[in-house]
Amino acid sequence: MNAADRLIESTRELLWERGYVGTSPKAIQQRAGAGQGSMYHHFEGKPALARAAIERTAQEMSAKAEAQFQGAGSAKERLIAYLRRERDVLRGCPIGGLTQDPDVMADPLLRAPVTETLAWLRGQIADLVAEGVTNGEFDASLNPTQTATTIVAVMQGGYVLARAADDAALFDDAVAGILPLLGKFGER
Amino acid sequence: MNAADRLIESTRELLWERGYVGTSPKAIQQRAGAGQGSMYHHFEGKPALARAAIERTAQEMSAKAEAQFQGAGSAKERLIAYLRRERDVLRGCPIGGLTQDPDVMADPLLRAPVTETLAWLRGQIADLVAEGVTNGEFDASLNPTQTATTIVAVMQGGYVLARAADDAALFDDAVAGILPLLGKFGER
DNA sequence: GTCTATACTCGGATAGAC
DNA sequence: GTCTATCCGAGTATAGAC
Repeated sequence: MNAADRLIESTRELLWERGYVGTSPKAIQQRAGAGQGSMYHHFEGKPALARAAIERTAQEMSAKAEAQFQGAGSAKERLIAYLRRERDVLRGCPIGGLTQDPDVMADPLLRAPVTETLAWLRGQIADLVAEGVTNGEFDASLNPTQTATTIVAVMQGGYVLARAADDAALFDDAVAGILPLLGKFGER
Repeated sequence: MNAADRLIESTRELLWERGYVGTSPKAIQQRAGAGQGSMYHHFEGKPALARAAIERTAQEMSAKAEAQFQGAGSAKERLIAYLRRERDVLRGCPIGGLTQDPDVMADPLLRAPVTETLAWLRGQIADLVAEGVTNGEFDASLNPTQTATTIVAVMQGGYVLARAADDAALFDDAVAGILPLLGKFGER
């Protein structure tokens, strides 16, 4: 891996662990095994490097989700498979967590991938819910857009509660508690 | 308000806006209209001041929630009133947001009020859900503890999505999407 | 491309005067 | 109790040598 890539990867890790305000150029360089000269040769500064890192993280997150959404199975099966997929729960969501970072939210270039990725995710899930309603897996009274927002919120909030309690099981509980919503109500 | 109180209040605001790693003693002093001497006379340092600030915020948040939980109405009515209560959605949750702060999570004294407040909140809501199941407002198949975790997660995640999209309506959508869970399933 | 030197501000705090 | 002076390292770069 070349220096530019190592710098981006280090930045991704540090943004995940410590956020943008908590991450210094020096820390990035040390983790990447690169000097200052190298970093400032490849990137204009900390914001440019962070932008590259956040974009890569957003791409990766979308790609992973998309693979689940386009996998085999009914809409409901794919949705539940996505919800139950293995996650690094105690580290939090590497995109959602950035919403707490004041400097990320204040910079349109850093903020955009965060905004867009979560909006895209809600859209994808809304499509799955709509498909499930159409094929009769879900109750017809569900509002796909609203339900998708709730589902993504449960995950984002699940990360928060799990981190607060230092217990990954809270993420699973939060998700499990929403599953009744994804049954046909008349059936239970 | 005396200097110590002004310092705590400034710290509360800054922790909410910028988190712990993003908040400097100097910024606290300026907002409080207090000098360094004053700050270091009243508090041992930034962590001690932050501890006082976080504890006060946690107290206030619990007290507000408790007022709702002990208000008039059935369990379901009180729960929904709490969920729909007015909130400063775009600023995020002043307690939940701290879970993203690496230095808060790393310091047991700063972390404890966060952990405890969210655990307490889940417990309170679990009690409300259990009461609602008992009195027949909620479906008997609901698991109170798990459902409470889901409800708190929806709120915490609602803040995240609203901030990401810069749109408070997403919080309301997330909450609205969970309400069907709080009907009796057979009735819909 | 990468290194080292240099620069200047800020973060976080201590010391002693008033 | 509060103010000012001072301290030292860290944050965030720029400049020029190699």
